[in-house]
Amino acid sequence: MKQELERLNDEQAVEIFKALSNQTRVSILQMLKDPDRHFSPQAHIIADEGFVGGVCVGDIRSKAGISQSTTSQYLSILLQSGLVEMKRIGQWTYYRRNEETIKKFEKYIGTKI
Amino acid sequence: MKQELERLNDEQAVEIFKALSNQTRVSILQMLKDPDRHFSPQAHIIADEGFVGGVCVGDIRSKAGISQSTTSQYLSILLQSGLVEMKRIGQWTYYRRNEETIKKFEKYIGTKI
DNA sequence: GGTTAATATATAAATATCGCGAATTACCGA
DNA sequence: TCGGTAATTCGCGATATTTATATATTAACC
Repeated sequence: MKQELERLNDEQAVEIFKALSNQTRVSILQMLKDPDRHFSPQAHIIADEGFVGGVCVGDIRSKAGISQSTTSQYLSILLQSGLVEMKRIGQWTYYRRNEETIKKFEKYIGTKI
Repeated sequence: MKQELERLNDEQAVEIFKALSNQTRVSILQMLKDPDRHFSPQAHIIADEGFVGGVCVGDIRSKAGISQSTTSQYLSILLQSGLVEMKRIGQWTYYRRNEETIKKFEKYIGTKI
């Protein structure tokens, strides 16, 4: 979901709550906070200045300990909520946190909840 | 869920995310933020100094526009997550926000997410 | 005690989520 | 174009959530 407005509305917030209402998805988001510590270095992504901090699906899968299909589905839920963004580079799809949305979410919690 | 520790753990946070992954429950929590504006004055609760800000189930039900049993269940989900607290006074059950938990939740979002 | 009002709980049916394996698609290199 | 690897989509059974109706509980009142 594109986040173009200044603030999250209730509907977007509920979608984020749903995305985070699963321990594995929360863990994925947490691991993506510090990719260098949680994942092995990604030569390709380091070379590509356009998507620093991105981690490919396979690496997330092995760290999260879930199947490939579940990983893909969970990442698409996180993407849909706006908490992460993705970029396909060659045959890999890289995901990283969308700090802008996360910041808006923080603000929502602080003001609307 | 009793909140006795300083910080929320991941499990407690996920339970809160689940509680908030429903628009109606979010609305209830928001309405409880300013009872005076959203609900008619409660003579009984004003008299009882022990539970300022509490709103009875029936009032929440009519404002939320959901059935009595759904209201009861939603409130119990919110209670279980620690986001609200309740007190029975006479034949009424009053619910109000648990600001302590909400503050811990905010802190969790800011540091762990 | 009997009645009534306010909540809670039990039950049930529809819908959604979980998490997997299999099939499919996307991309790359030879 | 073929084969291999990465990722997504599909289909499934199991589990959980949603929300209502019906019933039970609790407290107040006569």
